[in-house]
Amino acid sequence: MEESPARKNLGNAVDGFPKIYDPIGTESCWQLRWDVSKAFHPDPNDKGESFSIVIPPPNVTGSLHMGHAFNAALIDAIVRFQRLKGKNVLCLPGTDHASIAVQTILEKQFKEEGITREQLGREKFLERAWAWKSESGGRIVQQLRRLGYSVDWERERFTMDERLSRAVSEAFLRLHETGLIYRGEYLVNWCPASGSAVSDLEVEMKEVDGNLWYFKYPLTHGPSKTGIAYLEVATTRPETMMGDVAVAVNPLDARYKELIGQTLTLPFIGRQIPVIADEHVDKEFGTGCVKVTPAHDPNDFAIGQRHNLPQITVMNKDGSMNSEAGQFQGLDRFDARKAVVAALDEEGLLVKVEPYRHSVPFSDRGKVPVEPLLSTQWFVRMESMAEHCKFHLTQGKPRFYPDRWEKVYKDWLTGIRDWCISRQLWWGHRIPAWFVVSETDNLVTKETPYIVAHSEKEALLEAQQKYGSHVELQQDEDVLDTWFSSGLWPFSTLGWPNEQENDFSRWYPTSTLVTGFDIIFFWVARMTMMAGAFTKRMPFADVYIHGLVRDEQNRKMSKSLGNGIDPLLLIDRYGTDALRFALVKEVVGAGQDIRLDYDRSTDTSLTVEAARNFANKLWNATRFALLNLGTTTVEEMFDEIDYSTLELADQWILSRLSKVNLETSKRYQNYALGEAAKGLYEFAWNDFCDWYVELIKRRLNVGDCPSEEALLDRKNSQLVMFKVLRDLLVMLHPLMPHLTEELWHAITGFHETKFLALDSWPKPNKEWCNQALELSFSELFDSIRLVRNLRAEAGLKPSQKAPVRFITKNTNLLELLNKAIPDIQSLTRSNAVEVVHPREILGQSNSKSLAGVSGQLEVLLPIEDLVDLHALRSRLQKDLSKAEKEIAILSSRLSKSSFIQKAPERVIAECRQKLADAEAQVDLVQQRLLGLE
RNA sequence: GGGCGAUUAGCUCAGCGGUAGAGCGCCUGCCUUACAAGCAGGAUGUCCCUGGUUCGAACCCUGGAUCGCCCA
Repeated sequence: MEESPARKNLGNAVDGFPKIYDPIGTESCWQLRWDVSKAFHPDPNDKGESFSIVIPPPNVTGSLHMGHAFNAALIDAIVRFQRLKGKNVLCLPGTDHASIAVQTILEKQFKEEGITREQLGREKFLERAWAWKSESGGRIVQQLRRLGYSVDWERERFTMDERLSRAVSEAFLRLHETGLIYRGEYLVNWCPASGSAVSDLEVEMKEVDGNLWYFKYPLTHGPSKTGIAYLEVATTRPETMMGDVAVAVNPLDARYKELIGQTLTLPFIGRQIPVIADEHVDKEFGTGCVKVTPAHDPNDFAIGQRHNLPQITVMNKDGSMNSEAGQFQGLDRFDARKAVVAALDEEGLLVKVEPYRHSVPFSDRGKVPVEPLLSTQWFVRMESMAEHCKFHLTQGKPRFYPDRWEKVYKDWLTGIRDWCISRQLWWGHRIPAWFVVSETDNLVTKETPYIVAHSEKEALLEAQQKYGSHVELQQDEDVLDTWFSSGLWPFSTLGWPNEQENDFSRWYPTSTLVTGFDIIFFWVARMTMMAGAFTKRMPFADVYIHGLVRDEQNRKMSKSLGNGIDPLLLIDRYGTDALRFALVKEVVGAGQDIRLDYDRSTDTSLTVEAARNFANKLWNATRFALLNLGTTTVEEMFDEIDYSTLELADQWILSRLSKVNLETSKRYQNYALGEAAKGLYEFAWNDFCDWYVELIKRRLNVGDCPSEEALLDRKNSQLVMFKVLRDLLVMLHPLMPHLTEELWHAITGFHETKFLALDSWPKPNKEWCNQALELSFSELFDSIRLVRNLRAEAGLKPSQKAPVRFITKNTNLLELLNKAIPDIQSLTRSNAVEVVHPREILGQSNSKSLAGVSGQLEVLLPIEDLVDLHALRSRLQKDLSKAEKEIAILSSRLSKSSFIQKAPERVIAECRQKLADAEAQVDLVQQRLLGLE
């Protein structure tokens, strides 16, 4: 011990222990103490192997939802475990700036105020945005603190911090320099709701009931030789027809072969458009004729490129029709659809309308259909970066847990497309590119040269060198996709681009990334690609992928559904530890979604309640320990345990403890957190509370004039009890940090400045593992259960004492039961326990006893006046038929020669043993039944 | 169209080659000197269907059904 306990004696420690644990006060108390003492603020110079995690930064203006709570519970469990293991642990928190989300909120505010952001101007807008950020940004951070997250708040980061912004422009510059960033005019996903381009990942395909409209385009020069006067096209989007520049047919389609090369006249517009042949046209679909609108459809864009067709944009960026749309100019795209159809109908060009279900791309954020729109944007070339990641993957970097996600990641890298990174928004990192507008009549055109630099000043210097001293610069209006900065998170937060920074050299690459499978592409892959490009290493060694928390009906929780379960409500009701434990205990097959039961009318959850009950159980186990402290001092409790003087029960629980320690350690290490939680739950509740504590009650209660032996025995049980409890608290700490910290302090008496959170994982003692002893005890427990079962069937009140007699030929069992007579007596509430070999009682009649048989063991309760002969007989009959059934199965198996020849020795032996047991049981039961005649 | 996952007790889920498990709920009895947020006991299953491999299949393989997710 580095520091001695503040209190010498824990005699009064139990005074502050009510019967029921109240988590609320306890949790905030420890959160404050950890915080004030900077318990989780590591020094890069501290000793210990490095371990680091950067948490997935939540949206700065968002609020805590179950996903955050779940993610935090998992991360914190890992991080606290590693800290207990002596690592120098950094867990770094922060938030991202969420361009679109924040801007959407602000625009809503502006709407209420009756202004637009354009009226406000960029500068004022940003002032408002920052004000909003500081107003609402604290909330999620405060909420995260309530989770008991052991992160280093001193190192909290925000993607738009000055240093992180510098990292963003540095990244942009470097990618641009190496030709990985380019600017060009392409078809992008335009979200009319947010007025910005979005990336492919931000588009969600949805099945929508629409129509397929068939209409006719007349041949410009009259009917063909075979009398065809029109071509019939089918489309789901009639409003784009004004942008048509061709009609394509399959070259092998005999129906239209003679028309290829002729022209059609586009209704309303009068433009002559060619009939072209393209083998991508499906002859079977619709009429086999496809109208080609390169500026409004990705497939048509490709056809347009193959055939060198013009691109005609008929829509404005707000989704209304532009002057190219002729008479439809000014209409919204959906109104235009109706108007076009009506007009075609009037002209007699509409052939038919078929209902048609098809996929429509929707904007993730804006929830409106995305418009493929031709515009000039910035892109990142992904292929080489992705290749680099795939190379690392062959070296096992990073390693995915569970490994099946590796394939998902790899497949995405394989078919990767370039990433549109510019957003027509104001909140975010402004693109560090300055157009030299003086070269193109003070206008930004496709031809305007630009300079990429960290600042306007640098850009100006460079521009002057290239274009002379009178240059005029104008910075690109757009900002970068939020994920661009998030992609730098594991290293920008640690000081990159300054790789000499202490934090960077100590903790980069990070150890583990913990996140949901839903952002493998958005975030995980972008981080690996960015890290590969800038640091030449993968940003984390392991990626632990978890599922989503679903609601009580197994639906994904979402804002739009309004079915989110508020973690804070559950925390208020059950405590943070209970919520965390419940969430972690549910996650077993990692990567699987978990369902949280929840009653919306009462805001209660049986799952979380069960975890709360577990917390209370631990609280009371500790309370019991303190009540039974006797004169034991704190220092004594850390004394070495003299194993050889211990009773079997002590050795048994220490064996269990060592095994659980080894298992749990391995489970935490391998991210098998659900298993760790379940294993500890079972050990604490079943082994420790139900059996060990019950077993030692007898020894703790030494009576008025105890012998020296009894006192030593009591001391031993106290020492073992405290040892097990203390180790258990440490092992549970990653899962229930506040409760365990509180209880650990209660039983160790340490001053408030020493924390369990900073203590060490208990050293497992392999020599204590004793498999044979554990088996014996499970037999003992079975025997005790059998007695209890008989007593319950006889209708004995727990308070009624009765004698019990065990009869068995099995000498091992005989010995074990003999040793445990006092324990059996107290655990079965018997007033006399007899353990005998059948030969000792030859000729005695037990016919008036209640009897039960299990394997080679016969248990008798000689309570004549209480025995219902009928019940007794039916019970024995039940035992008999069960045993006979078993014999039938086992002997038929053993009689098969193929089984004897091919099954392993061990299995055959096991089988024979079971058969012998069952036969012995049948024997015993039949004798009992005969005795009843 | 391609891929992934799920299907086991009333509910939520473990088990992944040797005669089916837990928690919750349910039934019975208990305020037994830590805990009624507790203790003791109990009931409950064509392990989705179909073939096959095997001495032996909930578990491995074939085919299929249903539900869910991802990608095009």
